[in-house]
Amino acid sequence: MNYNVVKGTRDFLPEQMNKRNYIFTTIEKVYQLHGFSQIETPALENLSTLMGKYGEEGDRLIYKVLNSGNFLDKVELNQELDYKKLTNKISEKGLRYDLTVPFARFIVNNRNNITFPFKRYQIQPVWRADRPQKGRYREFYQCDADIIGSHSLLNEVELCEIIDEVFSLLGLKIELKINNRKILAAIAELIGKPDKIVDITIAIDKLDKIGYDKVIEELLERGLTNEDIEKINPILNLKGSIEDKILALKRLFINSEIGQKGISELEEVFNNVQILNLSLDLDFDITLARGLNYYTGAIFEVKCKDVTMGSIVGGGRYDNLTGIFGMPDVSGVGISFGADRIYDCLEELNLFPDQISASTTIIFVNFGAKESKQCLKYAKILRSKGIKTEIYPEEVKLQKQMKYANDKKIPFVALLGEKEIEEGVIVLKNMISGEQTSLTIEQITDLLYK
RNA sequence: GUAUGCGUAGCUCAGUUGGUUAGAGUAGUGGAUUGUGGUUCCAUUGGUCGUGGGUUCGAGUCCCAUCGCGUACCCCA
Repeated sequence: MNYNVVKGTRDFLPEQMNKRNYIFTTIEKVYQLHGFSQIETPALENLSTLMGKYGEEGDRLIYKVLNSGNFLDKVELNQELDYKKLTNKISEKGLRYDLTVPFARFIVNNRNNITFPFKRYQIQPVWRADRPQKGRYREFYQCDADIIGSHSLLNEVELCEIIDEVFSLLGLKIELKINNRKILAAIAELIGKPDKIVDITIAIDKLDKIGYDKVIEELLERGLTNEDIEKINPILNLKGSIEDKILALKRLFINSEIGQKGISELEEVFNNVQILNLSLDLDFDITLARGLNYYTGAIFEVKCKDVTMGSIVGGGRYDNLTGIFGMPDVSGVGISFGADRIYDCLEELNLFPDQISASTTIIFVNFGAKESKQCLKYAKILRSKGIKTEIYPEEVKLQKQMKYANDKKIPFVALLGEKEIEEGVIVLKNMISGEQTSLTIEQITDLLYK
């Protein structure tokens, strides 16, 4: 009989947890360094909070939780069977799909307890009812940082800096792509079809994936005319340096207020980021769209340069996210590190440092009841100095106890038998060199205490 | 939702045009070694070949169905 974990979810072994925690603490350290405070929100949210925030596809991917008790109470059978209507009646809660929307809800609910601009970070799992594949899970961790209640573009710059610091610490070579939703809006405006912005962005987002011709095809399918495509053609063929692209767009959007705004925002971010002299590769990517409906300004995406993998960071500015919860005109900008994808990148490139195990430093061999009593005393002394210490619980063959220490990569084994107790010493075995020396507890404490 | 590949021991896999009792490595257990792991040697546990049906004298192998897993598309961290 097989009791598998749910598809797209995973168990984590101790060694994997050490590696995961290495990623989490690295990100957390950088967030704290920039003055972000941690919050948490519940795994479950009301569906009224979640639904309609991520587009039609997003709604489909939200895990809905069945009402408890007799969930059929409100259902009149023999009525028309529409699964969406039925869902509304039998489910009113769901697992969170990301951390941004619950955060917006959090802001609105807690506005009186928050000082703005509010810099928060949040590291928690999210769930998506998606088909798993490489780098895609149904349960995965997002590591979000947002600055809310500030329009300043310095915030965008700070987020770029954070991205650079995190990946420098992790040793990953990355490319940071930036775009601005206002520029995308200006494109839709250019052809006089502002309502087509989503269709256009979805299509041109695929430019590097399916190629120019297929994008044109898709644009036509999505209701654009050949005339429209001619107008936006210069955008699809945008090439050269960041400065070249900006210059070209400035000309194109000469009569577009929103286009001009988008470009000036972009320029300001780029100029300030350049002052920081970051080690990441920065690119202005007009095709970068992001599916999320709520971005209004900057859009960020990070890709690992050495691994084929979806984006490992996503983010952007949203001017009115809290508006849907009844608190308008609060602008925020944020990013989200995908910890699980970063894990897969580091693993594939063998970039995890060797010394990240959180394992025991020293273990006392168990020679029996009498000897164990002395071990208890010594272990307490070591632990009081912060040295990770354990005592093997069973009086079994020494061979087995040594194997335990070896398997758990414990660097020191303390042997405390009848003879040693008489002499008041401990035999300390270095498991890496194999050397053994007789030492007092004070000498061992000094040796292992850093 | 669409397309496609794979299911043999706890894990990684071999298994010939269908042919007797399905193998190896590794992990586990016991021993060589009752105070010494990682290296070595010996022994040993462990399988309804994912499940159900069919073809056949005979199926791990061929066919059908079903379940599970992976990959790609859509979308996304």
